[in-house]
Amino acid sequence: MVTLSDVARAANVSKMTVSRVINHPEQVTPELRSLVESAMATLNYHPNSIAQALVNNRTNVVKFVTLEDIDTTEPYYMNLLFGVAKGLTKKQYAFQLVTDPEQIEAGRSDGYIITGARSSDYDMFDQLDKPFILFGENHRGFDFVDTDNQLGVKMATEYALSRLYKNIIFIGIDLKEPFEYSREAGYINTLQKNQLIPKIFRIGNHSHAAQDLIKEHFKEFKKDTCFICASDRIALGVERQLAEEGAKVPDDFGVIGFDGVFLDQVANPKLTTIRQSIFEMGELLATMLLQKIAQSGSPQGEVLIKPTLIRRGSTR
Amino acid sequence: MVTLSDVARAANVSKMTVSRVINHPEQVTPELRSLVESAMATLNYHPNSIAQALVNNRTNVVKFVTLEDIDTTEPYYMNLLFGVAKGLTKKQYAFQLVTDPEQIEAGRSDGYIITGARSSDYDMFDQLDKPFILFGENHRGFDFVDTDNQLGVKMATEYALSRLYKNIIFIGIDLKEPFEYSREAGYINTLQKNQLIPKIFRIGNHSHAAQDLIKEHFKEFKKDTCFICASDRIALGVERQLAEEGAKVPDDFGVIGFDGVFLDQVANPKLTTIRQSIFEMGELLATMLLQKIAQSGSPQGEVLIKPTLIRRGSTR
DNA sequence: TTGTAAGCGTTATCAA
DNA sequence: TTGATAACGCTTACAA
Repeated sequence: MVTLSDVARAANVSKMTVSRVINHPEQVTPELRSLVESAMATLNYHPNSIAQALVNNRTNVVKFVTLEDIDTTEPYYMNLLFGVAKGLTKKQYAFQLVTDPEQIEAGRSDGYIITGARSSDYDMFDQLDKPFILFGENHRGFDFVDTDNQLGVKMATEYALSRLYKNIIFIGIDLKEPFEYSREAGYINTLQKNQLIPKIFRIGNHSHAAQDLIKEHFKEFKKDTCFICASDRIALGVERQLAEEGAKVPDDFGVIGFDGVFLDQVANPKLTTIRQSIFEMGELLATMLLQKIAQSGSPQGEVLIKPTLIRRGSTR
Repeated sequence: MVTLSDVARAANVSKMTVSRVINHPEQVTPELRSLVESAMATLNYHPNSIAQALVNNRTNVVKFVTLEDIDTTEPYYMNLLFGVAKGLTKKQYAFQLVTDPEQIEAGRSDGYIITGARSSDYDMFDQLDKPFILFGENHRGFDFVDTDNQLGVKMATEYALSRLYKNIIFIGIDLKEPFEYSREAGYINTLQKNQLIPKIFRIGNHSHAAQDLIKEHFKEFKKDTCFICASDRIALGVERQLAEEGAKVPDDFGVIGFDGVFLDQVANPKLTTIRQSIFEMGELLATMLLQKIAQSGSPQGEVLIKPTLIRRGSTR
């Protein structure tokens, strides 16, 4: 293993000069700096992050906390995780996965990335003594990253109108959470702007719940209706039950999902959906958290990422 | 932060005695040991794993390497990852995710858990200088954990026979890899034992490839046929195209999948499938790797985990 | 601007 | 069996 001392010896300087070239290059004269830099290059030196961690009282580990049940966990979390991992690896950070809220503060870490948080979890967050960033919008002032939910549903709704569907129905998730309110707002605002009356159903985020809903209300739905769904999972159920009822998708009925990571491709026909940039959000979460750690906890703000409309066979 | 010295002071012994109580308790007299232990308890002492890592020249990090494309990555990897995480966290280990084979040795780690390996990757593994365990069987002597693929398909085939399907067809994945050979062997052996002639199709692991296959050959399939599929993804496509053809599932045609983590529930009707204990295998992978690291690389062997038959609506 | 010395929390070595 | 000391690789504080 090549150490600081090896580089120092090769460059004929002290360890501190090498350390400074790494951490505070501006404090070193250009000549020495380039001398040290070439020594580092020829020796292929990489700082030992464990030694750095020890002296800086860091662990180089952050926890990825999933407060949702794994079983209900959307497959798209995989992408989020890979994004987070990419952002962390850049700074030689590793992570641990936590599913039990009790275990958040167990063991060692420098901070937390928290997903699946509900309003009821907020009080617990106030108790945390290490920096954290939430994945998912909130109105309590916690730093977060999320898709621009309102914009996403607005895009979906406008697209449905542009495809000349006459009736636009929103099928949301029956949770009193900010992301759901934002999605509904995107729908409601767009309908009102077009002098249409909003019609919202709210169900659990399961395809079978969506099937049940369509089954129960199918007679009420006229041709030229488009269903804007709060998740691909719901859209999948809607599409399936419409087929079951013998309804023509996309000609008579349109279906638009939300997420666009995995389930949209499983559906038949494939779903028109609002794709979230999950991987990129993961990377951003990591970057923000590491920055927050480096700045000893200073606020990083709230970031909304613009989603993308993917046009597929479930709309005409 | 409570340190070794704090405990030593509280217990009126030297730091080394405390260290020994942690690492080599048999070298300490019972009296001193209990003295130290109660001091650790009252102070709520936890060893600083970073300091341990530094002095032991360890990183407390392992890499989780995914050689498959993320896009084709099955959602069940999420479960594997949570299992791995659980196994690692027990020993205060964290992990990094690696998708680029070039990056396996970049940065710091104590070892690797490798998934999605193909035979063509084996030569690269010979070059690795740190311990690793594969997720997936291989015949090159590398330590691995996998489902007992042969047994799984045997269970599926026997179940199909017991449900009185007359024709049993296997739809495999067109890869020349050990797991596929094992699955086919489970099928072939069971058919031969029952004096039946095996019939195998091999396709890419995609639902649409399965749909194409069924569409093309549907006329050849008689009633009372059960399709044993090498993955739920394939089974999903088979089921979907059978529906498209107007065939009755499960009465006239049976479909059995393999994996049993997520897609089996998305299917309609839900799939009878061979469920792999993915989470448990992840935990085992971690345990084995940490043991291998502790034993400076000694072989851990090959472990086959018994899968479970889940009976659902896609068989009668 | 550069170097020296001390220390982060732990464990191995060797002496008592 | 127990303890003093040095060492792991790095950075901060201070001195030159």
